[in-house]
Amino acid sequence: MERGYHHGDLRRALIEAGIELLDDGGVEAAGLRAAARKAGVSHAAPSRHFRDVAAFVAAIAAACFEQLAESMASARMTSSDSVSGFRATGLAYVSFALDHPNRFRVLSHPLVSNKASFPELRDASERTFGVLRQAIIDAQAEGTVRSDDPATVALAAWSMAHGLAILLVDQQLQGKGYAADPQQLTDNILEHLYEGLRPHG
Amino acid sequence: MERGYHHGDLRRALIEAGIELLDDGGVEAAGLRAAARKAGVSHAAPSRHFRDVAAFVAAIAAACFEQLAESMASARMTSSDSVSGFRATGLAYVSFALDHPNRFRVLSHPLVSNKASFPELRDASERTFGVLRQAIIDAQAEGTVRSDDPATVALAAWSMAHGLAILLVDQQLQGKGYAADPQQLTDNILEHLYEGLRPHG
DNA sequence: GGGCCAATGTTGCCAGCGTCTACACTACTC
DNA sequence: GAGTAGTGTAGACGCTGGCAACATTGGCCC
Repeated sequence: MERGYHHGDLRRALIEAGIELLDDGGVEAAGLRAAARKAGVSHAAPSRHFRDVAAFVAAIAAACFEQLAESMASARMTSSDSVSGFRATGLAYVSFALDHPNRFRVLSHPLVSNKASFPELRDASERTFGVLRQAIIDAQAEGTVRSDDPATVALAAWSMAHGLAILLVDQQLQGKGYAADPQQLTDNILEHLYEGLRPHG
Repeated sequence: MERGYHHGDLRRALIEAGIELLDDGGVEAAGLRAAARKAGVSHAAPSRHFRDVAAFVAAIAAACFEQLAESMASARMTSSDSVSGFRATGLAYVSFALDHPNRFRVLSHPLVSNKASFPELRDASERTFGVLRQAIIDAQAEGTVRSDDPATVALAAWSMAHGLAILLVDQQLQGKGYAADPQQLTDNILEHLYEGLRPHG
């Protein structure tokens, strides 16, 4: 891991360091200086790669979106039919949130909520959304989901998964009589949504 | 606005100052020192009322939850029947997010996501959720919403409204072929949800 | 090969923040 | 009226993000 004056791929190294810091300290811990320390570089070096801390967090969030999209896409791919693919996509979304709560939270952090300022983040976010939309389009093609405007159906499905994930991650469903097993609960809720999306409603 | 050595009601003053700072600078701007300045008090005074900055933000968030609950409750009250009351509650949720984006964002800010640490915030959050649940229970009593477990239906409805609100606030639906008017879009989406909740589905 | 230049990393500085400690003032109780 | 708990103040510390000046390097052109 020897390096000369120049790092070689500092930008990537900083993002990886940032994700580690994020994982075990939240977004507050993923600062420019902390990441620089972790990458073994001076405190001002990150400024060559990120305009400010918001840009840094945006890059981290974009990377996390890619991971999420990847996980959703592979869940969909390994499903046998379009319906289970649709469900698997939603389950993957919620599972990602439970497995990596801080990565999930950074996706909608106020610091980077203005996606217009961060094209890379906006693109990553739309790619993720696109996985879900594609799952819906497929299900519609097979006639297992009603043929409303796919964008609207995707919005409904995304909202459901997202809302559930937030409540689970923030532990707001504890002791309220919901299913103890998140997997089970997620399945129940998605079933509920699917009910409303079934053809000829 | 003369005051002696003691302020009289500093805690409330700080929260009000915090909300103003929040409105026009986001959570990052709503710091302890900034609020102290705004309240005309020394930088360390807030520590007498808030253990740390997270507790301060939690108090602000609790106040915002109360405002949201109030707005939802009054929207429900001024509706003629249970169905329109249900819809009005959801609309009020989304409208609050659009009218006060930063107040909406603070409700789910990572800094206060662990509601267990902030009982006041958890209570306020549950009161808000309770307004929606009550609207659903009423609609079920009138037979306009299927009689599934109200908590589950509420979770579905909340998720939908929340997901939509987030996407609108973060302007992620721009130029994607959705209805330009948020009000209209919200109504469409809620209609979609209501479709799935109609009795004997 | 040699020289120039843009990119990248370093050092040092500043203001602002949250937090802690010691101190000052006040209000309430006995 | 004295004492004490509650509240506000003053100052310090270490951290942060951000800026400017300087150092080092690699690539490009001649």
